[in-house]
Formats: sequence, C-alpha cells, structure tokens
Amino acid sequence: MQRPPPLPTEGELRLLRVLWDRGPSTVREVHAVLGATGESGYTTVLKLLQIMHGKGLVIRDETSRTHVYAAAVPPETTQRQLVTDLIERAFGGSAHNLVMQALSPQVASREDLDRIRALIDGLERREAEGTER
Amino acid sequence: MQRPPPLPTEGELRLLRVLWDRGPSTVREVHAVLGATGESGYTTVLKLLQIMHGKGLVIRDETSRTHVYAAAVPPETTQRQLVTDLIERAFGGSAHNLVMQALSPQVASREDLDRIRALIDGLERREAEGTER
DNA sequence: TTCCCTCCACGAAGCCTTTCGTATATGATG
DNA sequence: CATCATATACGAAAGGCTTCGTGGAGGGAA
Repeated sequence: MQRPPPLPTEGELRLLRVLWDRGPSTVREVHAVLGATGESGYTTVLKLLQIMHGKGLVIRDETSRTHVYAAAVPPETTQRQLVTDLIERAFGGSAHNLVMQALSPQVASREDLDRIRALIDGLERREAEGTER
Repeated sequence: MQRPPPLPTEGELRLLRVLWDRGPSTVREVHAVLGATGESGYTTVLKLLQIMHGKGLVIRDETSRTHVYAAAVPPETTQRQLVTDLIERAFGGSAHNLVMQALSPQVASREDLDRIRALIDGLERREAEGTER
C-alpha cells in the first residue's frame, strides 16, 4: 500500500506543470521549456525531478540511459488538493468563502465570469433534472 | 511610500486568522487561542509576531508594556492575494479552472454549493439590471 | 527597597527548499 | 582502444521558516 504523494512545493509545481503540458519528458526537454522563461540550471531541474521521484510526485522510465519523467498524478487531483489545502488554511474550511474571493473582479476576468456562470448553469440544470425524477 | 506586505507563510497565516477573529490581541491572548488547538510555545508565538511586524503583516501598539498586535490588512485582501497566487501557480492563470475544482463535491459541501449558487444568482441579477438600462 | 513575576528581545538550532559544482557512468566516434 | 559529449548521482551551500532557551527590563507586592 502506498500513500498519496505530498503536496508539491513551489518549484515542484513548476516542473509538474511542464510535465502535464508536454506529457512524459526528459530532463533536457523540461529544462528547455523552463529555460525559455524562468531560467533554471540543468542540474537543478534534474535534482528536483529526482527529489520528486523520491516523493512519488513523478514516475520515471529508466530503460534508456536518458530517463523519461512523467507526472504521477493528473493535474486535477493535485489542483483539488491545493484548493482544499488553501480553503483549510485561509478560509476557515469554507469553499464558499474562497469562491467569493475568486469571483471578485480583481481576480476573475470577464471571460472567467462568463465561463463560471455557464458552469453553474449546467450544474443547476443537472441538479434540477435529478430532483424531478 | 510603503509596499504592501508579502504573502504570509503557513505559520503566519495561523496567527493572522486569530487576529482577524479576535481583533487586536496581546501575545498571551493569541497564544491561549492556539494552545487550545495546535499547541505552540509562548516565545514561538511572540517571535513569529515580531517577524510579522518586521514584514508589515501586523501592526502593534507599544504604549503599554504588553504590546497589542493587530492584522495590518483585512482578511479579504490577504485571501484575494492567496487565491490570485494559487491561480497563477497551479491553474495557468485562469480563475475559471480554480472554481471548477472548488466546486467538485470532494471539496465543496452541499451548503457551500447552495450558497455559491445564491451568490451567482445575485451576481447575474445585478448584471441583468445593469444590461437593461 | 527588595523580590518576584511577566514580558520583550536576541540568538541559535533544526528542518526544508532550492541551487549548483563536481564526480562518475555510458555510449558513440574516430 | 582512446576520446568526447552527455546523463545521472552525490554532496554541499545558501536562504527561509519554525521553534525555543536565555537574558534583561519593567512594574507591582511585601
């Protein structure tokens, strides 16, 4: 039995996002993507991926000499954990309070609000149907 | 001119929540609240409050010998910063993606969903009126 | 005044995260 | 086989967070 991986740190999350975007990747590939933006040494990326492997945040294929890393869990799972954690730490455990802040115009763009409304519409419709039957 | 205070760390947020709940408080009072739950040494709380004062996260009244600490910013401001930060780090900058995760049943309770729907209803109504005129 | 209790200030230790330099192994090339 | 480029592994340093021990100052009680 294996416990779920811990929450990723700041830097780990940066790498995870690359792996989620690209799918399984070598260290060099991940480094190339990051080099475009934040700049990080090659061995730094390598070390971090090794640590993440130790934590169970990523899995890797070692059959070829150049290992291929992949995220161990889908983005939704990690994102849900992060949201849950933030709700717990900063919003007294209430998802409602968090959403309220997320909907403030300083945070959500016009497009965000439109899409969120559509989301809620769908949610309400599905629930209404469920209630009728 | 003074820059806004940085994002609070985990431990700092714990103390901030006490100050937001209680209003201005002495070290001893904050410590008493935390002692009920997480258990933290008195000097630990003191030291952390001092650091937070240095960072501008809290203000303090030093007129009496026992200083009185208060949060420097209202909870909404910090919460908005935290949400924005998380959206940036984990959701590719899209508030919509975050709200989607927050609305998942594993995160939001039935009460949360009800209240969020009411929130959206109000938001839509206000916007509809604005559109008509 | 003297004693004692409470409070703040300071410093240091332990831990984690992040970064990178260096050493070692592997495979291709001549 | 010797050489070179590239990959991984290892270790250490720097910085930040959290914790607490100790020292010294202040104010009330005897």
